[in-house]
Amino acid sequence: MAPPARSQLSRRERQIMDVIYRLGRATAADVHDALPDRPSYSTVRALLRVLEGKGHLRHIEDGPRYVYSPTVPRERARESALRQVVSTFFGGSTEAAVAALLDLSNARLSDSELNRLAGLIAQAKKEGR
Amino acid sequence: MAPPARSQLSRRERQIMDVIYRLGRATAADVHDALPDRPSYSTVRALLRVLEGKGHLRHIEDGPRYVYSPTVPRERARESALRQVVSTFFGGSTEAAVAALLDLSNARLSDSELNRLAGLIAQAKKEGR
DNA sequence: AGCATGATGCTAGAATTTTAGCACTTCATC
DNA sequence: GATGAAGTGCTAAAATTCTAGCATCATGCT
Repeated sequence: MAPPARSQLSRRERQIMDVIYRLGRATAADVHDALPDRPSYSTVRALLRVLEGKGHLRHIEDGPRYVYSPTVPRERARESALRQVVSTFFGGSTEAAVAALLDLSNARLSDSELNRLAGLIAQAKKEGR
Repeated sequence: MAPPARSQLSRRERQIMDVIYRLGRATAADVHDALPDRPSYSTVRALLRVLEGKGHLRHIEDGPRYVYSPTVPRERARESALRQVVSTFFGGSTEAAVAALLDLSNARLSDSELNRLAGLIAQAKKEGR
């Protein structure tokens, strides 16, 4: 039951997966609150069930309610999200993507963040061989 | 006629926009070739027309055929794509996103790329305030 | 000029997605 | 243990998305 690619998700399904990745895990009510153009609560529950059926989500029971979390761990999902953006918008150039990130208007990185990144780059250079 | 947010796009619409952003601009045939689960050529054309109607695409005529391009320029689209990924998968931390990019398994950056990035970071630090 | 090729526009129908309502269950509280 | 609040499952129907076919128009070649 491998979940189909993200690109196969329908509009609402995608929105819901985004919410859940953002929150880590979420109840139907959480998702309902966070969704744009709020559909009915009942609708959200139905979609959660669909997503679980398709293998994108799993749930555990917390007392009476279900807490949903992604079957594909955040780390793997974000890796493919990045790849997707790099390939679609940056012609596959990771460098260009990093440059654009550093440029994001509201992204003002602190000095210590910049230092850490500089460290990472130095390390990559060393390992690079 | 501002195009609705990307998150509002339907599955096929999104796939098509991705193709067009990847290629820069594209004819119906280009899109058809690049699309997963290739629908019929006729379908692709219909969707292109829909996307144009919704304000996501425009076209110019090249002899007999239409060449479509996005109304939102690549640079602006990629900015919001990045923001979206950073917010959904990295809790809003640009630093974390950059780190993940550098880590992408197949992303092997060359020394000169790394040097340029180091330069950008140094510059950001200087401009910092 | 005539014709084959390859493009587009339109439209109707199939398929999928999205939605809400209703019935049932569980939990906590009185 | 009865009751209300808050969950869930299911199902049918509305809405949207997706698809293909057919008619038409332009282009280039013979």
